Amino acid sequence: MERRTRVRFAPSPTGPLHMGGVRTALYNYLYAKQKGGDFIIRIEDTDSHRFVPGAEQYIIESLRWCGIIPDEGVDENGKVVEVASEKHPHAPYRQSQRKSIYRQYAEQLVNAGFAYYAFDTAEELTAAREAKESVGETFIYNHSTRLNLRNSLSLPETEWKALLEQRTDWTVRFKMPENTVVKMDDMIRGHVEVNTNTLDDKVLWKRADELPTYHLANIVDDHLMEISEVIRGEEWLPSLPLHYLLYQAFGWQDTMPRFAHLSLLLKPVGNGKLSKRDGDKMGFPVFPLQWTNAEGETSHGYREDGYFPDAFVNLLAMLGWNPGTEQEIFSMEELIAAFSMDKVQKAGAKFNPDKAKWYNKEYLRTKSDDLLSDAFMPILEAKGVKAERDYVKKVVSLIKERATFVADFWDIASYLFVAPSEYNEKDVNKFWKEENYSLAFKVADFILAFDGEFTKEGIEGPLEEYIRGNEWPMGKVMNCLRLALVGASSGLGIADIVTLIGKEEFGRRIDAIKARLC
RNA sequence: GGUGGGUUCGUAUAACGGUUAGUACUCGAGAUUUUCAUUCUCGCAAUAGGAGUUCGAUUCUCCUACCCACUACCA
Repeated sequence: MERRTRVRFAPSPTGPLHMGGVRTALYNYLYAKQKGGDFIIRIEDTDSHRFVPGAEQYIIESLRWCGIIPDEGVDENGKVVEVASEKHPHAPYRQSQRKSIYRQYAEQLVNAGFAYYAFDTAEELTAAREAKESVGETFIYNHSTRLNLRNSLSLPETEWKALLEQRTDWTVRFKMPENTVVKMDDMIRGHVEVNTNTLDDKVLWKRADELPTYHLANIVDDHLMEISEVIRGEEWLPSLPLHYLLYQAFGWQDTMPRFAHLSLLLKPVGNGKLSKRDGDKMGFPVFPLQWTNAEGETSHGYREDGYFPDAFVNLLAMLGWNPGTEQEIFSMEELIAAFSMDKVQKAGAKFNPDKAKWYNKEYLRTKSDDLLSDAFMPILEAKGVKAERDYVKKVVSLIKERATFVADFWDIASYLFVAPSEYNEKDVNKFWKEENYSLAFKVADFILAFDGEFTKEGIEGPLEEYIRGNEWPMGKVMNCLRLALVGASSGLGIADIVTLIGKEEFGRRIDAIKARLC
Protein backbone atom coordinates (compact mmCIF):
# COMPACT_ATOMS: atom_id res chain seq x y z
CA MET A 1 0.00 0.00 0.00
CA GLU A 2 1.45 3.28 -1.09
CA ARG A 3 1.20 6.01 1.44
CA ARG A 4 1.16 9.62 0.35
CA THR A 5 4.40 11.33 1.28
CA ARG A 6 3.79 13.98 3.88
CA VAL A 7 6.65 15.56 5.77
CA ARG A 8 6.72 18.46 8.14
CA PHE A 9 9.08 21.10 9.35
CA ALA A 10 8.23 21.85 12.96
CA PRO A 11 10.22 24.75 14.31
CA SER A 12 9.90 26.25 17.73
CA PRO A 13 9.51 30.03 17.59
CA THR A 14 12.19 30.72 20.17
CA GLY A 15 14.37 32.88 17.98
CA PRO A 16 15.62 33.29 14.43
CA LEU A 17 15.98 30.18 12.33
CA HIS A 18 19.58 29.01 12.21
CA MET A 19 21.01 27.96 8.82
CA GLY A 20 21.06 24.39 10.13
CA GLY A 21 17.32 24.68 10.61
CA VAL A 22 16.94 25.95 7.07
CA ARG A 23 18.85 22.91 5.86
CA THR A 24 16.50 20.61 7.77
CA ALA A 25 13.53 22.38 6.19
CA LEU A 26 15.19 22.15 2.78
CA TYR A 27 15.81 18.41 3.01
CA ASN A 28 12.21 17.91 4.08
CA TYR A 29 11.04 20.00 1.16
CA LEU A 30 13.27 18.23 -1.37
CA TYR A 31 12.15 14.85 -0.12
CA ALA A 32 8.47 15.76 -0.29
CA LYS A 33 8.64 17.36 -3.72
CA GLN A 34 10.58 14.49 -5.21
CA LYS A 35 7.87 12.10 -4.09
CA GLY A 36 5.12 14.43 -5.24
CA GLY A 37 4.02 14.78 -1.62
CA ASP A 38 3.24 17.52 0.85
CA PHE A 39 5.51 19.74 2.85
CA ILE A 40 3.81 20.97 5.98
CA ILE A 41 4.74 23.61 8.49
CA ARG A 42 3.76 23.25 12.09
CA ILE A 43 4.69 25.68 14.81
CA GLU A 44 5.74 23.95 18.02
CA ASP A 45 5.14 26.64 20.59
CA THR A 46 4.30 24.52 23.61
CA ASP A 47 6.86 26.29 25.74
CA SER A 48 5.21 29.54 26.66
CA HIS A 49 8.29 30.73 28.56
CA ARG A 50 10.58 30.72 25.57
CA PHE A 51 8.27 32.33 23.05
CA VAL A 52 9.94 35.12 21.10
CA PRO A 53 7.77 37.66 19.28
CA GLY A 54 8.48 37.81 15.57
CA ALA A 55 10.29 34.49 15.45
CA GLU A 56 7.44 32.69 13.74
CA GLN A 57 7.18 35.30 11.03
CA TYR A 58 10.95 35.27 10.64
CA ILE A 59 10.97 31.51 10.07
CA ILE A 60 8.27 31.65 7.42
CA GLU A 61 9.85 34.60 5.67
CA SER A 62 13.22 32.86 5.66
CA LEU A 63 11.81 29.76 4.03
CA ARG A 64 9.95 31.86 1.53
CA TRP A 65 13.14 33.72 0.62
CA CYS A 66 14.78 30.36 -0.02
CA GLY A 67 11.93 29.26 -2.23
CA ILE A 68 10.79 26.65 0.26
CA ILE A 69 7.06 27.07 0.01
CA PRO A 70 4.85 24.96 2.29
CA ASP A 71 1.88 23.13 0.84
CA GLU A 72 0.09 23.18 4.13
CA GLY A 73 0.16 25.14 7.37
CA VAL A 74 0.90 28.57 5.97
CA ASP A 75 -1.31 30.55 3.63
CA GLU A 76 -0.39 32.70 0.61
CA ASN A 77 0.12 35.70 2.85
CA GLY A 78 2.67 33.91 4.95
CA LYS A 79 0.36 33.46 7.90
CA VAL A 80 0.08 30.29 9.92
CA VAL A 81 -3.34 28.83 9.19
CA GLU A 82 -5.69 28.76 12.15
CA VAL A 83 -8.94 27.58 10.60
CA ALA A 84 -9.33 24.32 8.74
CA SER A 85 -10.07 24.39 5.03
CA GLU A 86 -9.75 22.02 2.12
CA LYS A 87 -6.18 23.04 1.51
CA HIS A 88 -5.30 23.11 5.20
CA PRO A 89 -7.41 20.32 6.69
CA HIS A 90 -5.38 19.97 9.86
CA ALA A 91 -5.59 23.53 11.12
CA PRO A 92 -4.69 25.03 13.42
CA TYR A 93 -1.00 24.46 12.73
CA ARG A 94 0.18 26.18 15.87
CA GLN A 95 0.37 23.77 18.78
CA SER A 96 -0.63 26.38 21.33
CA GLN A 97 -3.95 26.56 19.48
CA ARG A 98 -4.34 22.77 19.53
CA LYS A 99 -4.19 22.72 23.31
CA SER A 100 -7.57 21.07 23.72
CA ILE A 101 -6.75 17.97 21.73
CA TYR A 102 -3.71 16.79 23.68
CA ARG A 103 -5.20 16.21 27.10
CA GLN A 104 -7.48 13.40 25.96
CA TYR A 105 -4.51 11.59 24.44
CA ALA A 106 -2.55 11.95 27.65
CA GLU A 107 -5.49 10.58 29.55
CA GLN A 108 -5.93 7.74 27.10
CA LEU A 109 -2.38 6.68 27.89
CA VAL A 110 -3.00 6.86 31.64
CA ASN A 111 -6.20 4.79 31.36
CA ALA A 112 -4.43 2.18 29.30
CA GLY A 113 -1.63 1.95 31.84
CA PHE A 114 1.10 3.49 29.69
CA ALA A 115 1.33 6.67 31.71
CA TYR A 116 0.55 7.98 35.18
CA TYR A 117 0.04 11.15 37.17
CA ALA A 118 3.04 12.57 38.97
CA PHE A 119 2.91 15.09 41.80
CA ASP A 120 6.56 15.75 42.49
CA THR A 121 7.48 19.38 42.69
CA ALA A 122 10.44 20.86 40.88
CA GLU A 123 12.20 21.21 44.24
CA GLU A 124 11.65 17.58 45.13
CA LEU A 125 13.04 16.41 41.83
CA THR A 126 16.05 18.67 42.08
CA ALA A 127 16.72 17.38 45.58
CA ALA A 128 16.44 13.77 44.40
CA ARG A 129 18.86 14.48 41.55
CA GLU A 130 21.38 16.18 43.77
CA ALA A 131 21.20 13.36 46.32
CA LYS A 132 22.11 10.85 43.62
CA GLU A 133 24.81 13.03 42.12
CA SER A 134 26.46 13.54 45.48
CA VAL A 135 27.21 9.82 45.58
CA GLY A 136 28.31 9.81 41.95
CA GLU A 137 25.18 8.28 40.49
CA THR A 138 22.61 9.47 38.02
CA PHE A 139 19.03 10.00 38.99
CA ILE A 140 16.60 8.46 36.57
CA TYR A 141 12.87 8.80 37.00
CA ASN A 142 11.86 5.28 35.97
CA HIS A 143 10.97 1.86 37.36
CA SER A 144 13.89 1.99 39.77
CA THR A 145 12.72 5.15 41.50
CA ARG A 146 9.14 5.88 40.64
CA LEU A 147 7.63 3.92 43.50
CA ASN A 148 9.55 6.09 45.96
CA LEU A 149 8.25 9.27 44.39
CA ARG A 150 4.85 10.88 44.55
CA ASN A 151 2.64 9.64 41.74
CA SER A 152 -0.47 7.65 40.96
CA LEU A 153 1.59 4.46 40.93
CA SER A 154 3.07 4.88 44.40
CA LEU A 155 0.21 6.62 46.21
CA PRO A 156 -3.08 5.04 47.28
CA GLU A 157 -5.86 5.75 44.81
CA THR A 158 -7.87 7.91 47.15
CA GLU A 159 -4.83 10.02 47.88
CA TRP A 160 -3.71 10.65 44.30
CA LYS A 161 -7.25 11.30 43.16
CA ALA A 162 -7.54 13.94 45.83
CA LEU A 163 -4.23 15.43 44.76
CA LEU A 164 -5.45 15.48 41.17
CA GLU A 165 -8.36 17.64 42.29
CA GLN A 166 -6.52 19.92 44.69
CA ARG A 167 -3.29 20.60 42.93
CA THR A 168 -2.72 22.32 39.64
CA ASP A 169 0.92 21.49 39.15
CA TRP A 170 0.86 17.79 38.39
CA THR A 171 2.09 16.16 35.21
CA VAL A 172 1.43 13.07 33.18
CA ARG A 173 4.51 10.92 32.83
CA PHE A 174 5.18 8.10 30.42
CA LYS A 175 5.67 4.78 32.20
CA MET A 176 8.90 3.65 30.61
CA PRO A 177 8.99 -0.15 30.51
CA GLU A 178 11.70 -1.97 32.41
CA ASN A 179 14.66 -3.60 30.70
CA THR A 180 13.22 -3.63 27.20
CA VAL A 181 15.32 -3.25 24.08
CA VAL A 182 13.72 -0.85 21.63
CA LYS A 183 14.73 -1.68 18.06
CA MET A 184 14.59 1.23 15.71
CA ASP A 185 15.39 2.04 12.12
CA ASP A 186 16.72 5.32 10.88
CA MET A 187 16.80 6.13 7.17
CA ILE A 188 20.27 7.59 7.53
CA ARG A 189 21.84 5.66 10.37
CA GLY A 190 20.29 2.25 9.89
CA HIS A 191 19.42 0.02 12.80
CA VAL A 192 19.69 1.44 16.32
CA GLU A 193 18.91 -0.30 19.61
CA VAL A 194 18.46 1.17 23.07
CA ASN A 195 17.65 -0.46 26.40
CA THR A 196 14.83 1.33 28.20
CA ASN A 197 16.65 1.09 31.53
CA THR A 198 18.70 4.11 30.51
CA LEU A 199 15.60 6.15 29.71
CA ASP A 200 13.34 8.00 32.06
CA ASP A 201 9.63 8.56 32.49
CA LYS A 202 9.31 11.66 30.39
CA VAL A 203 6.72 14.28 31.18
CA LEU A 204 4.04 14.24 28.48
CA TRP A 205 1.58 16.79 29.71
CA LYS A 206 1.69 19.65 32.19
CA ARG A 207 -1.34 20.58 34.23
CA ALA A 208 0.15 23.96 35.14
CA ASP A 209 -0.28 25.40 31.65
CA GLU A 210 -2.46 22.60 30.27
CA LEU A 211 0.03 22.03 27.49
CA PRO A 212 1.76 18.91 26.27
CA THR A 213 5.54 18.64 26.08
CA TYR A 214 7.28 18.22 22.76
CA HIS A 215 7.11 14.43 22.84
CA LEU A 216 3.36 14.10 23.18
CA ALA A 217 2.43 16.98 20.93
CA ASN A 218 4.84 15.81 18.29
CA ILE A 219 3.58 12.22 18.14
CA VAL A 220 -0.07 13.20 18.30
CA ASP A 221 0.25 15.83 15.61
CA ASP A 222 2.39 13.73 13.33
CA HIS A 223 -0.24 11.04 13.59
CA LEU A 224 -3.17 13.37 13.10
CA MET A 225 -1.46 15.11 10.21
CA GLU A 226 -0.62 11.77 8.60
CA ILE A 227 3.08 12.39 8.45
CA SER A 228 4.89 9.66 6.55
CA GLU A 229 8.51 10.61 7.23
CA VAL A 230 10.03 12.59 10.06
CA ILE A 231 13.22 14.29 8.95
CA ARG A 232 14.73 16.21 11.82
CA GLY A 233 17.95 17.09 13.62
CA GLU A 234 20.28 14.64 15.29
CA GLU A 235 19.46 16.05 18.72
CA TRP A 236 16.24 14.03 18.55
CA LEU A 237 17.86 10.67 18.11
CA PRO A 238 18.09 10.02 21.88
CA SER A 239 14.35 10.46 22.26
CA LEU A 240 13.49 8.22 19.34
CA PRO A 241 12.92 5.18 21.61
CA LEU A 242 10.33 7.15 23.56
CA HIS A 243 8.64 8.14 20.33
CA TYR A 244 8.57 4.53 19.13
CA LEU A 245 7.07 3.47 22.44
CA LEU A 246 4.50 6.23 22.26
CA TYR A 247 3.34 5.11 18.82
CA GLN A 248 2.99 1.60 20.19
CA ALA A 249 1.13 2.74 23.28
CA PHE A 250 -1.37 4.59 21.13
CA GLY A 251 -1.69 1.60 18.85
CA TRP A 252 -0.48 3.63 15.89
CA GLN A 253 2.54 1.53 14.98
CA ASP A 254 1.10 0.66 11.57
CA THR A 255 1.13 4.26 10.45
CA MET A 256 4.20 5.32 12.36
CA PRO A 257 6.35 7.55 10.16
CA ARG A 258 9.84 6.55 9.13
CA PHE A 259 12.58 8.58 10.76
CA ALA A 260 15.69 10.29 9.44
CA HIS A 261 18.04 12.12 11.79
CA LEU A 262 20.25 14.71 10.18
CA SER A 263 23.69 15.47 11.54
CA LEU A 264 24.42 18.93 12.84
CA LEU A 265 26.27 21.79 11.18
CA LEU A 266 29.61 22.38 12.87
CA LYS A 267 31.70 25.51 13.31
CA PRO A 268 34.37 26.17 10.63
CA VAL A 269 37.31 25.92 13.02
CA GLY A 270 37.68 24.10 16.31
CA ASN A 271 35.06 21.86 17.81
CA GLY A 272 31.39 22.24 18.40
CA LYS A 273 28.25 23.09 16.58
CA LEU A 274 27.85 26.18 14.52
CA SER A 275 26.66 29.07 16.63
CA LYS A 276 25.80 32.72 16.29
CA ARG A 277 29.12 33.60 17.92
CA ASP A 278 31.16 31.91 15.18
CA GLY A 279 29.52 34.01 12.54
CA ASP A 280 30.14 37.23 14.43
CA LYS A 281 33.75 36.27 15.04
CA MET A 282 34.62 35.10 11.55
CA GLY A 283 32.42 37.46 9.60
CA PHE A 284 29.83 35.21 7.99
CA PRO A 285 26.11 34.94 8.65
CA VAL A 286 24.57 31.98 10.44
CA PHE A 287 21.03 33.17 9.83
CA PRO A 288 19.19 33.37 6.53
CA LEU A 289 17.85 36.85 7.26
CA GLN A 290 19.07 39.65 9.43
CA TRP A 291 17.70 39.47 12.94
CA THR A 292 17.58 41.99 15.76
CA ASN A 293 16.94 40.55 19.18
CA ALA A 294 15.19 42.09 22.15
CA GLU A 295 18.45 43.58 23.40
CA GLY A 296 18.85 45.40 20.10
CA GLU A 297 21.76 43.28 18.89
CA THR A 298 21.64 42.62 15.19
CA SER A 299 22.89 39.43 13.58
CA HIS A 300 23.88 39.19 9.94
CA GLY A 301 21.68 37.46 7.43
CA TYR A 302 22.64 35.80 4.14
CA ARG A 303 20.06 37.88 2.35
CA GLU A 304 21.33 41.21 3.65
CA ASP A 305 24.95 40.16 3.16
CA GLY A 306 24.30 39.82 -0.54
CA TYR A 307 23.87 36.11 -1.04
CA PHE A 308 21.43 35.00 -3.69
CA PRO A 309 18.75 32.68 -2.33
CA ASP A 310 19.48 30.03 -4.95
CA ALA A 311 23.18 30.11 -4.07
CA PHE A 312 22.33 29.83 -0.39
CA VAL A 313 20.03 26.89 -1.00
CA ASN A 314 22.65 25.24 -3.19
CA LEU A 315 25.45 25.54 -0.65
CA LEU A 316 23.19 24.39 2.14
CA ALA A 317 22.10 21.34 0.18
CA MET A 318 25.71 20.32 -0.38
CA LEU A 319 26.47 20.45 3.33
CA GLY A 320 25.87 16.88 4.34
CA TRP A 321 24.50 15.58 1.09
CA ASN A 322 26.10 14.82 -2.26
CA PRO A 323 24.62 13.78 -5.57
CA GLY A 324 27.11 10.97 -6.14
CA THR A 325 28.34 12.80 -9.23
CA GLU A 326 30.71 15.70 -9.59
CA GLN A 327 27.99 18.23 -10.23
CA GLU A 328 28.12 21.06 -7.71
CA ILE A 329 25.71 23.62 -9.07
CA PHE A 330 22.07 22.70 -8.63
CA SER A 331 18.85 24.61 -9.10
CA MET A 332 16.01 23.79 -6.74
CA GLU A 333 14.42 21.65 -9.46
CA GLU A 334 17.65 19.74 -9.95
CA LEU A 335 17.99 19.24 -6.22
CA ILE A 336 14.48 17.87 -6.03
CA ALA A 337 15.28 15.41 -8.80
CA ALA A 338 18.68 14.38 -7.44
CA PHE A 339 18.06 14.25 -3.71
CA SER A 340 18.26 10.94 -1.96
CA MET A 341 18.36 10.07 1.69
CA ASP A 342 21.06 7.45 1.38
CA LYS A 343 23.48 10.06 0.12
CA VAL A 344 23.03 12.08 3.29
CA GLN A 345 26.15 12.09 5.40
CA LYS A 346 26.11 10.58 8.88
CA ALA A 347 28.82 12.80 10.31
CA GLY A 348 28.39 16.48 11.11
CA ALA A 349 29.56 18.90 8.44
CA LYS A 350 31.91 21.74 9.24
CA PHE A 351 30.69 24.86 7.54
CA ASN A 352 33.19 26.44 5.15
CA PRO A 353 32.60 30.16 4.58
CA ASP A 354 35.03 30.23 1.64
CA LYS A 355 32.99 27.69 -0.25
CA ALA A 356 29.85 29.64 0.55
CA LYS A 357 31.37 32.70 -1.14
CA TRP A 358 32.48 30.62 -4.07
CA TYR A 359 28.90 29.54 -4.59
CA ASN A 360 27.68 33.10 -4.60
CA LYS A 361 30.34 34.07 -7.10
CA GLU A 362 29.32 31.25 -9.39
CA TYR A 363 25.68 32.30 -9.19
CA LEU A 364 26.42 35.99 -9.59
CA ARG A 365 28.00 35.49 -13.00
CA THR A 366 24.95 33.62 -14.23
CA LYS A 367 22.55 36.41 -13.23
CA SER A 368 21.19 38.69 -15.94
CA ASP A 369 22.57 42.18 -16.42
CA ASP A 370 19.09 43.52 -15.78
CA LEU A 371 18.78 41.86 -12.42
CA LEU A 372 22.27 42.90 -11.37
CA SER A 373 21.66 46.47 -12.52
CA ASP A 374 18.52 46.59 -10.42
CA ALA A 375 20.61 45.62 -7.44
CA PHE A 376 23.48 47.97 -8.26
CA MET A 377 21.44 51.12 -8.98
CA PRO A 378 20.49 51.78 -5.34
CA ILE A 379 24.11 51.40 -4.31
CA LEU A 380 25.17 53.98 -6.88
CA GLU A 381 22.47 56.29 -5.70
CA ALA A 382 23.69 55.92 -2.13
CA LYS A 383 27.16 56.90 -3.36
CA GLY A 384 25.65 60.02 -4.83
CA VAL A 385 26.19 58.89 -8.40
CA LYS A 386 23.63 59.57 -11.08
CA ALA A 387 23.90 57.03 -13.84
CA GLU A 388 21.77 55.93 -16.77
CA ARG A 389 20.41 52.45 -16.44
CA ASP A 390 21.76 51.43 -19.85
CA TYR A 391 25.20 52.59 -18.83
CA VAL A 392 25.00 50.65 -15.57
CA LYS A 393 23.93 47.59 -17.51
CA LYS A 394 26.96 47.86 -19.75
CA VAL A 395 29.23 48.25 -16.75
CA VAL A 396 27.69 45.31 -14.97
CA SER A 397 28.09 43.04 -17.96
CA LEU A 398 31.80 43.79 -18.01
CA ILE A 399 32.53 43.45 -14.30
CA LYS A 400 30.24 40.73 -13.07
CA GLU A 401 32.75 37.94 -13.34
CA ARG A 402 35.13 39.85 -11.11
CA ALA A 403 32.76 40.02 -8.16
CA THR A 404 31.45 37.73 -5.45
CA PHE A 405 28.65 40.05 -4.31
CA VAL A 406 26.79 42.91 -5.94
CA ALA A 407 28.18 45.00 -3.11
CA ASP A 408 31.66 44.45 -4.61
CA PHE A 409 30.67 46.29 -7.78
CA TRP A 410 31.42 49.71 -6.42
CA ASP A 411 34.92 48.81 -5.30
CA ILE A 412 35.60 47.14 -8.60
CA ALA A 413 34.13 49.76 -10.88
CA SER A 414 33.79 53.11 -9.13
CA TYR A 415 36.22 54.58 -11.66
CA LEU A 416 33.59 54.07 -14.35
CA PHE A 417 31.39 56.57 -12.52
CA VAL A 418 33.75 59.00 -10.79
CA ALA A 419 37.35 60.03 -11.47
CA PRO A 420 39.98 58.57 -9.15
CA SER A 421 40.71 60.84 -6.24
CA GLU A 422 44.13 59.40 -5.59
CA TYR A 423 46.74 57.33 -7.31
CA ASN A 424 47.97 54.08 -5.81
CA GLU A 425 51.47 54.81 -4.55
CA LYS A 426 52.94 51.41 -5.31
CA ASP A 427 51.66 51.45 -8.86
CA VAL A 428 52.84 55.01 -9.34
CA ASN A 429 56.32 54.05 -8.24
CA LYS A 430 56.28 51.11 -10.56
CA PHE A 431 54.93 52.68 -13.74
CA TRP A 432 54.88 56.47 -13.51
CA LYS A 433 58.23 57.23 -15.10
CA GLU A 434 58.80 59.92 -17.63
CA GLU A 435 59.88 57.55 -20.37
CA ASN A 436 56.53 55.76 -19.89
CA TYR A 437 54.06 58.56 -19.35
CA SER A 438 55.44 60.71 -22.11
CA LEU A 439 54.49 57.91 -24.48
CA ALA A 440 51.18 57.42 -22.69
CA PHE A 441 50.27 61.06 -23.35
CA LYS A 442 50.90 60.51 -27.05
CA VAL A 443 48.60 57.51 -26.92
CA ALA A 444 46.06 59.69 -25.15
CA ASP A 445 46.28 62.20 -27.95
CA PHE A 446 45.79 59.38 -30.42
CA ILE A 447 42.64 58.32 -28.64
CA LEU A 448 41.32 61.87 -28.39
CA ALA A 449 41.95 62.38 -32.08
CA PHE A 450 40.48 59.02 -33.08
CA ASP A 451 37.72 59.61 -35.59
CA GLY A 452 36.61 56.06 -36.27
CA GLU A 453 33.72 54.35 -34.52
CA PHE A 454 34.23 55.09 -30.82
CA THR A 455 33.43 51.66 -29.46
CA LYS A 456 35.56 49.02 -27.85
CA GLU A 457 35.59 47.00 -31.06
CA GLY A 458 36.24 50.12 -33.16
CA ILE A 459 39.20 51.46 -31.27
CA GLU A 460 40.82 48.37 -29.80
CA GLY A 461 42.58 47.29 -33.00
CA PRO A 462 43.85 50.70 -34.14
CA LEU A 463 45.02 51.48 -30.60
CA GLU A 464 47.08 48.33 -30.39
CA GLU A 465 48.46 48.83 -33.90
CA TYR A 466 49.48 52.36 -33.03
CA ILE A 467 51.44 51.31 -29.93
CA ARG A 468 53.00 48.25 -31.49
CA GLY A 469 53.78 50.13 -34.64
CA ASN A 470 55.82 52.59 -32.65
CA GLU A 471 57.41 49.70 -30.80
CA TRP A 472 56.46 51.22 -27.48
CA PRO A 473 56.28 48.98 -24.38
CA MET A 474 52.62 48.04 -24.29
CA GLY A 475 52.39 47.16 -20.61
CA LYS A 476 54.10 50.29 -19.36
CA VAL A 477 52.18 52.65 -21.58
CA MET A 478 48.84 51.07 -20.85
CA ASN A 479 49.44 51.11 -17.14
CA CYS A 480 50.23 54.79 -17.15
CA LEU A 481 46.87 55.35 -18.81
CA ARG A 482 45.26 53.00 -16.34
CA LEU A 483 46.79 55.00 -13.50
CA ALA A 484 45.16 58.10 -14.91
CA LEU A 485 41.79 56.44 -15.47
CA VAL A 486 41.52 54.05 -12.56
CA GLY A 487 44.03 55.36 -10.05
CA ALA A 488 45.76 52.01 -9.95
CA SER A 489 47.17 49.38 -12.26
CA SER A 490 44.09 47.22 -12.22
CA GLY A 491 40.76 47.19 -13.96
CA LEU A 492 39.22 46.71 -17.36
CA GLY A 493 40.98 47.07 -20.69
CA ILE A 494 41.77 50.63 -21.72
CA ALA A 495 39.51 50.38 -24.75
CA ASP A 496 36.62 49.37 -22.51
CA ILE A 497 37.22 52.20 -20.10
CA VAL A 498 37.61 55.04 -22.60
CA THR A 499 34.58 54.06 -24.61
CA LEU A 500 32.56 53.76 -21.45
CA ILE A 501 33.49 57.09 -19.86
CA GLY A 502 33.80 58.94 -23.17
CA LYS A 503 36.45 61.16 -24.73
CA GLU A 504 35.59 64.19 -22.69
CA GLU A 505 35.98 62.53 -19.30
CA PHE A 506 39.03 60.71 -20.60
CA GLY A 507 40.66 64.02 -21.44
CA ARG A 508 39.81 65.43 -18.03
CA ARG A 509 41.45 62.49 -16.26
CA ILE A 510 44.58 62.82 -18.35
CA ASP A 511 44.75 66.51 -17.48
CA ALA A 512 44.18 65.71 -13.83
CA ILE A 513 47.06 63.30 -13.56
CA LYS A 514 49.31 65.70 -15.48
CA ALA A 515 48.50 68.37 -12.95
CA ARG A 516 49.09 66.10 -10.00
CA LEU A 517 52.07 64.02 -11.00
CA CYS A 518 54.04 65.90 -13.64
C1' G B 1 29.51 10.20 34.81
C1' G B 2 25.67 7.41 31.81
C1' U B 3 23.31 6.47 26.94
C1' G B 4 23.26 7.06 21.76
C1' G B 5 25.63 8.78 17.32
C1' G B 6 30.03 9.87 14.55
C1' U B 7 35.52 9.64 12.49
C1' U B 8 38.84 9.71 4.20
C1' C B 9 43.55 15.72 2.24
C1' G B 10 42.80 22.19 6.32
C1' U B 11 37.23 22.00 4.63
C1' A B 12 32.99 19.59 1.80
C1' U B 13 32.97 14.93 -0.26
C1' A B 14 33.85 10.27 -4.03
C1' A B 15 35.49 5.30 -4.00
C1' C B 16 29.08 0.65 -1.02
C1' G B 17 36.30 -5.94 -0.32
C1' G B 18 40.67 -5.25 -5.41
C1' U B 19 41.86 2.45 -7.95
C1' U B 20 48.73 5.38 -8.67
C1' A B 21 42.53 6.76 -2.89
C1' G B 22 39.08 10.82 -7.36
C1' U B 23 36.64 15.89 -7.35
C1' A B 24 35.57 20.86 -5.48
C1' C B 25 36.94 25.04 -2.11
C1' U B 26 41.32 27.18 0.11
C1' C B 27 46.63 27.67 -0.66
C1' G B 28 51.23 27.57 -3.99
C1' A B 29 53.57 27.62 -9.05
C1' G B 30 53.15 28.48 -14.22
C1' A B 31 50.57 29.95 -18.90
C1' U B 32 47.26 33.52 -21.23
C1' U B 33 45.96 38.94 -20.85
C1' U B 34 47.97 46.05 -22.08
C1' U B 35 47.26 45.62 -15.73
C1' C B 36 43.88 43.32 -12.35
C1' A B 37 40.24 39.79 -12.45
C1' U B 38 38.67 35.75 -15.41
C1' U B 39 40.25 31.31 -17.85
C1' C B 40 43.64 27.18 -18.41
C1' U B 41 47.67 23.85 -16.70
C1' C B 42 50.40 21.84 -12.78
C1' G B 43 51.24 21.15 -7.60
C1' C B 44 50.65 20.62 -2.01
C1' A B 45 47.58 17.59 0.98
C1' A B 46 43.78 12.24 3.78
C1' U B 47 41.69 6.68 5.07
C1' A B 48 42.44 8.56 13.84
C1' G B 49 45.36 4.30 16.38
C1' G B 50 45.49 -1.02 17.36
C1' A B 51 43.81 -5.97 16.82
C1' G B 52 40.87 -9.41 13.96
C1' U B 53 37.99 -11.62 9.48
C1' U B 54 39.87 -12.19 4.33
C1' C B 55 44.07 -14.12 -0.98
C1' G B 56 43.08 -8.80 -0.33
C1' A B 57 40.53 -4.00 3.71
C1' U B 58 38.95 3.25 3.43
C1' U B 59 34.96 -0.33 3.08
C1' C B 60 33.16 -5.88 7.68
C1' U B 61 33.95 -7.02 13.43
C1' C B 62 36.05 -5.66 18.16
C1' C B 63 38.99 -2.42 21.37
C1' U B 64 41.18 2.43 22.28
C1' A B 65 41.31 7.63 21.28
C1' C B 66 38.92 11.89 19.89
C1' C B 67 34.44 14.70 18.44
C1' C B 68 29.06 15.52 18.75
C1' A B 69 24.23 15.06 20.80
C1' C B 70 21.08 13.73 24.74
C1' U B 71 20.75 13.13 29.94
C1' A B 72 14.53 19.58 32.09
C1' C B 73 7.34 20.18 33.85
C1' C B 74 13.03 23.25 26.46
C1' A B 75 12.26 22.10 21.84
